[in-house]
Amino acid sequence: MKTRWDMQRRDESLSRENIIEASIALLDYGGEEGLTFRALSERLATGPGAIYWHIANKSDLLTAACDAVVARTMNEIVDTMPEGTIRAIALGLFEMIEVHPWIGSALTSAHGSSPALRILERIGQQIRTLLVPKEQQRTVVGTLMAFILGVSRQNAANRQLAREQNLDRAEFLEEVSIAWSKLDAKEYPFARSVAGQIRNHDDRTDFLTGIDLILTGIEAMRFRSVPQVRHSASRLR
Amino acid sequence: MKTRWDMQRRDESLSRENIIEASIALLDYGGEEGLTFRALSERLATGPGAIYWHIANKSDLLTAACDAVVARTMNEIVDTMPEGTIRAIALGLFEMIEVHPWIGSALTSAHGSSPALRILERIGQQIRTLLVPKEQQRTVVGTLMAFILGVSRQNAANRQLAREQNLDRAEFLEEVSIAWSKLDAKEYPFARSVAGQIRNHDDRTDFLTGIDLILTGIEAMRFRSVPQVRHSASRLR
DNA sequence: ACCTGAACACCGTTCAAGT
DNA sequence: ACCTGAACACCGTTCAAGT
Repeated sequence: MKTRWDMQRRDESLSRENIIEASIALLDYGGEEGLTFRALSERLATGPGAIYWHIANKSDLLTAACDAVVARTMNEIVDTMPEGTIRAIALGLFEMIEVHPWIGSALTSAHGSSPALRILERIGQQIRTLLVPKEQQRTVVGTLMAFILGVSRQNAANRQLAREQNLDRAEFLEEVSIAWSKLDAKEYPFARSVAGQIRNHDDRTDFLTGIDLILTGIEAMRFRSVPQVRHSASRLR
Repeated sequence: MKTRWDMQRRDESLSRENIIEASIALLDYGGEEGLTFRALSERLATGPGAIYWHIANKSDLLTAACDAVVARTMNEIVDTMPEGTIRAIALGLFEMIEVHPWIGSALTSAHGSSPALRILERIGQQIRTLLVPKEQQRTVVGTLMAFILGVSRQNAANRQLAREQNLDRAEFLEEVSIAWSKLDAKEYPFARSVAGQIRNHDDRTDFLTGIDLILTGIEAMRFRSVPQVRHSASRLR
C-alpha cells in the first residue's frame, strides 16, 4: 500500500516541518477531521507517539499549520498603494481560506498567536500610511480583520455545506433562494425580499464592496478631528 | 450522587426541549467539549441512545441549542431608531457570545440555518428603514453580520484564552502588551506601536466604534446614485 | 536523542432488546 | 412510541521499551 513517494518522504528523518507539511496536506484533503494522529503517522510512516517528540499537542499542530499557510499567503502580496494593498490582503486571505477552509476556525483561537499577528501587522502597516490618527489605528485594523476573517469563514462554510450536499455553487444558491422565498411573509420579510438576489451574486464582489464600505468609513472618520461620542454604548450596557 | 433537582427533572418525560435546555447548560459550563452524549444522558437520567430518538446527531443538537439562545436574545431587543436598534442588536449579540462562547463557532456553519437567518432578518429590517437602495441591502447586511460575529467570536476566544491561563482581564492584556512590545522592531513595527494601547482599551467601545465605522460607510454610500465600480476585483482575481 | 506501538480513557453513534 | 445500555469504531495522548 505504500507508494514510492511515501517511502522517499520517510528517508528524511522526522522533523517539525515534515509533520506540519503533512498536516496541511491532510487538512486540505479531509478538512479538520481529516487530521488525526493515526492518519498523520501513517503518512509519515511512523508511530503516533513519535509525533509528540516534535510537537506539543494537536492544538499546537493546528496553529503551526495555520501559521505556515498564512505566512506564505502574506509573502505573496506585493505592496502598491495603501488602499490597493489592503484590498489585495483582504482578497488574498479570502482565497486562502477558500482553499484551506480549516484555517478559518484555527485562526479564531489566537489573538496573540503568530498567524493572527502576521495579518494584524500587515494590515496595520497600510493603515499607518493612510494617515489614520494614532489612537484610532488599533480599532480600525481590528475592524478590518474581524470583517475579513468573518466573511472568509462564512464563505468557506457555505462552500463546505454545498459540497456536503453534493451541489455545485449554482445549485446550492438556487436551493437557498427557494428556501428563503418560502419563508413566512410576516416573520421574514427581509430574507424573502433578497431571496431573488442570492442567485446571481458574486462572493468576491460582495466582499470587496464590504471592504470599500469600511474604507469609506475610515476616510470619513479621518476628517473628524475629535472622535465622536456615542451615548448608546453606556446607555445599553 | 443524584440531586433532588436531577430526579425532579426526569419526572417530565424526555423531550427535544429538555435535551436542548440541558445541552445549553452543559455548553455554558464546560464549553464545546462539555457537551457529550454521556454527560448529557447522565444529566437527563437516561441512556445515550435515548437522545437519538429526539435529535438527529450532535450537529443538529448544537444548531438547536444555538437557535434557542439566539431567538431569546433577539426577542429581548426593543426597536427604537434604526441606527440605535442596529447598535442594540450588535451589542446584544456581542454579550450573548460573551456569555455563551460556544455559540460563536456553532453559528458559523450555517448561512441558511435558522439561527443565522434570525439575525440576518432582524438586521435586514433595520437596513430597510434606513432607506439603503434595494440592490445594496443584502451586501450591507452581510457586512454588518460578518463584522458583528467576527468581533464577538474573537472577543470570546480572548476571554477563553485568558481563563485557560488563569488570568483576569487586566493581567491578560498586560501579558499581550508586554509580548507585543518585545517583538522584532523591523518585522512588527505596527504591533509594537499599538502594544501600549492594548492595556487600557475597552472591548465594547472598540466594537461600537467599528459598527459606527460601517454605518458611516453605509451613509456615505447611500448618497452615491451609482454603485462605484472597482477595478481591483477583476484585476486581482 | 529520537522512535515504536500497545494501552488508556475517552468520543459519537448504532442497535438488539426491552416496555 | 419511546427508552435502555452494551458494543463498535473511532479519537488524542501517554509511556515503557527499544535504538
